[in-house]
Amino acid sequence: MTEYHPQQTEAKWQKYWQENNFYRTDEQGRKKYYVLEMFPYPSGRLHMGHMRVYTIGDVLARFLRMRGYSVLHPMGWDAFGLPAENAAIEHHVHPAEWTYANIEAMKKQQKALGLSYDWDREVTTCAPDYYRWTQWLFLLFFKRGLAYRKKATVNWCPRCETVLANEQVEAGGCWRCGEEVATKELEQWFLRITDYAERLLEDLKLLSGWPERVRVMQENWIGKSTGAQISFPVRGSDRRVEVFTTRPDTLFGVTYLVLAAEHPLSAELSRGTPQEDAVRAFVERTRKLSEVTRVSAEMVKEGVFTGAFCRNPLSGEEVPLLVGNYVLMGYGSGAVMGVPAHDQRDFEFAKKYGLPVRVVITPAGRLLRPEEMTEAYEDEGVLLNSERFDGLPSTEARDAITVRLAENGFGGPRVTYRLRDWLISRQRYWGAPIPIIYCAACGPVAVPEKDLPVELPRDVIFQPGGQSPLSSHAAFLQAKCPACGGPGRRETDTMDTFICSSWYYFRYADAKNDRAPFSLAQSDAWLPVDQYIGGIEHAILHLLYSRFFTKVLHDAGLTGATEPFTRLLAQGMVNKDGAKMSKSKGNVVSPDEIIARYGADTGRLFILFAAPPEKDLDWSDRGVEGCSRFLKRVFRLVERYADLVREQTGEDRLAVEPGAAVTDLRRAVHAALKKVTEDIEERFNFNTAISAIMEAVNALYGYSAEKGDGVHGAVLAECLELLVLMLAPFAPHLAEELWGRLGFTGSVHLQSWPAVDASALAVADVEIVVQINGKVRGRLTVPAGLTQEAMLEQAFSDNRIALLVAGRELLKAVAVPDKLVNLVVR
RNA sequence: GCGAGAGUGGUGGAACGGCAGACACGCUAGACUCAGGAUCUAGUGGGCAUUACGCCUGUGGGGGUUCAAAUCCCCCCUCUCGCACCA
Repeated sequence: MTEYHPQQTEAKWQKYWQENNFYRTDEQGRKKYYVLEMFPYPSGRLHMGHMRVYTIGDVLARFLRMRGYSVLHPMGWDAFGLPAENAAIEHHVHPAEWTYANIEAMKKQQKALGLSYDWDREVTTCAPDYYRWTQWLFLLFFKRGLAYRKKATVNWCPRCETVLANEQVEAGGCWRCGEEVATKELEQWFLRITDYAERLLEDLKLLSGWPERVRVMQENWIGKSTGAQISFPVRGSDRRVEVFTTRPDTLFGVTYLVLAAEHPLSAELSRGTPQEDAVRAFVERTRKLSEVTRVSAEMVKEGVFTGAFCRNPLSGEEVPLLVGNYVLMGYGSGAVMGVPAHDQRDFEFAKKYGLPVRVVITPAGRLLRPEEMTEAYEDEGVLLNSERFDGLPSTEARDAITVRLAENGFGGPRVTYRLRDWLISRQRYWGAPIPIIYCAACGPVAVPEKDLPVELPRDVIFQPGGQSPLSSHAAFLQAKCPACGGPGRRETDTMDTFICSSWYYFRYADAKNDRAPFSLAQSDAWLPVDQYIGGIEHAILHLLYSRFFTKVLHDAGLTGATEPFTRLLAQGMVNKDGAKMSKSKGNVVSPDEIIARYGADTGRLFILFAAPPEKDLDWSDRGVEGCSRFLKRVFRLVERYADLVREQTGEDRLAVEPGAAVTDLRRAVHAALKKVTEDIEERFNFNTAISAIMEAVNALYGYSAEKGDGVHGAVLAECLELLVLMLAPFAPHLAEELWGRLGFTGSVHLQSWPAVDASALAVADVEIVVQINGKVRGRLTVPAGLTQEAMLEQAFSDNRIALLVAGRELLKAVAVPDKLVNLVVR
């Protein structure tokens, strides 16, 4: 008997699929389905995480094609980014060369996995015909007032002379040279994502197809809080300190105010007071610390008096104004009111500096005494010490006090978000250039559409030190102002790569369009993505940015979609021995190894079988062996009967005169088909779908071992056909091979998903369980569909049951049709 | 601290409130073999039995609802992930 050799077979079918352009998107106007896996950064090698996400997507895509959908299933490359520049510096290879070589290598690996992508729609974000449209979209944002420049405090490495992202600051030092990171004010480009904060939050409710935890993470990230803005006039000045609070009901409990170190009033108001030097020293010390340090848990709360006092706008009381290291300039208005009695942080701060504690909210039936309090009382209660508001429940007082403030011109309701505008400038070469020209007369001017793309010059020099090579490239820098024709200077910063990945799923719908990023017709034909699949690590950044882009594109009339991804599957990690795979732990298993040793089908099967897709998966070499064995077992089974099956004709099948074994076999295989269909379609439970196929195979082996029933060719033909069809999405190469061996012409992947024969599932007899007081005391085989009365009758007429029930009082009898009988006796 | 999720055999994992442990790994035995780490068949939660198609027990712990709970409710423990001075 022939043995299955996956390597030759897989290569053969991959070649066949490619030569026949098999997986080109079918646009026959059938019901569409867009299945998408997050595109990779071309690092050069696929890892198991990639293999997992692509396998999941591929099973879905193949299944849905067989279900009759027009499926869009594309792949591309998130190809801009820092590693390419590091490679340039370290190995003197141009980022483009490095990137494209990596893409070729990874594409080869993807093809070796048998993934059914439409390669005609491949997109590469670093290709000029892609980033041309990234730039075009930037200008769309710019024209709509959603891209702007402002000074921002950024992490700065003095030795490398470059900006660092927050993630690139390790323990306060530069990740590359270890130098202590400072902060610096720089003019940078931002996208006004905060304009969309409310819609991004609100529309999370529409995303019922997303995992709850991802929605919650985004909700926290947007961080909406509702409260009031309150103005505190400064004594002896016309200045006011603006404060944001979620608890305006505690206004009469304010005993001090605190400004952020960066707050412009901190220097201004201390000037000329005895506190001036102390404040300056404190501010300098605080501002030297990076944001990372300042937000860390070990940060000790400190503050210093400014010498100024502010007046409570309702009580008229004057309270001291301090500067504190724990107040963030970037949130609210950079100043807070201190209510020690009703805020734990304020309580601790007040105790430390001997500031007074005044109770203004009292819990029902209890009196708080400031001198006895060991912690703040933050819950609801009734107001006191609050003049005309005394006696109001705190929840009502929030509105009442806010209204009063608004009437007096000292504030009003306000909503703030934790979300900040998106800083997109990067002082790097390998990204999409920001298409802006600076003109002394006109300011920042958009590069005209006809001049796009602003191409990255190839002839650049990379040096260690981090300075973007663009800023010293004379030909690139030089530009004429598009507005006035005068001399201009080109922007040398490039865009954050997250911009490139915020719209790529639109481009797939119309990948070759050279007049627009995509047409409305094509994007509306395919978008939104029906099923998006990727790692949880993108739960916030990529997914939030993409949602933002989609809403802006929608507002600009470029798409009908308001959300990009209808359903999201956050797949789990691939671990080994309970730990993340990593070189340092030496527990890495590469897809290449698995393909070389067992074939892609085995790897795919294992990765799907070992755990449900959203859970972490522990790699097991023995488990892989098991899957390999299973596929070989299927091969042997089909080989054994292939001749027999090929002889069958349609008429033979009609002539079936089924015996018990035949009925049982058909039932087993159709039951498996039913389960596989439901498991893929409704729940993505590929692990149980595969186990159902295994059961069908076991049933087929059992049938062949059946003595005396004969081997029924027509039934075997039907069952083996179904088996191969069921296997097709999971093990595409083996299924294709077996399909041919069974004598079918054409590809298994062009077949329709088979229908379950309901009559095959019918059973004549069922085994029911008889319980006494909830414990199983017997089993009976009875005709299916028996009435409850008849079931009970059967149960009582059983000798053993009768014996056990004899002489006891029957309290209750429950019968669940075709399942069980429970007799409650005493 | 807040939020989300999870705790089931030696292992990965199954179970619309209705026979816990499907399927697979591992292990044991048998068959086939010169031999097998190949293949096929059977067994396999734990304990007590083995005259039995037998009894007891069992889904992190403790309560509850129910004829019936891994599943629903309450309390507690442990683990994983996210957020964490956000005023």
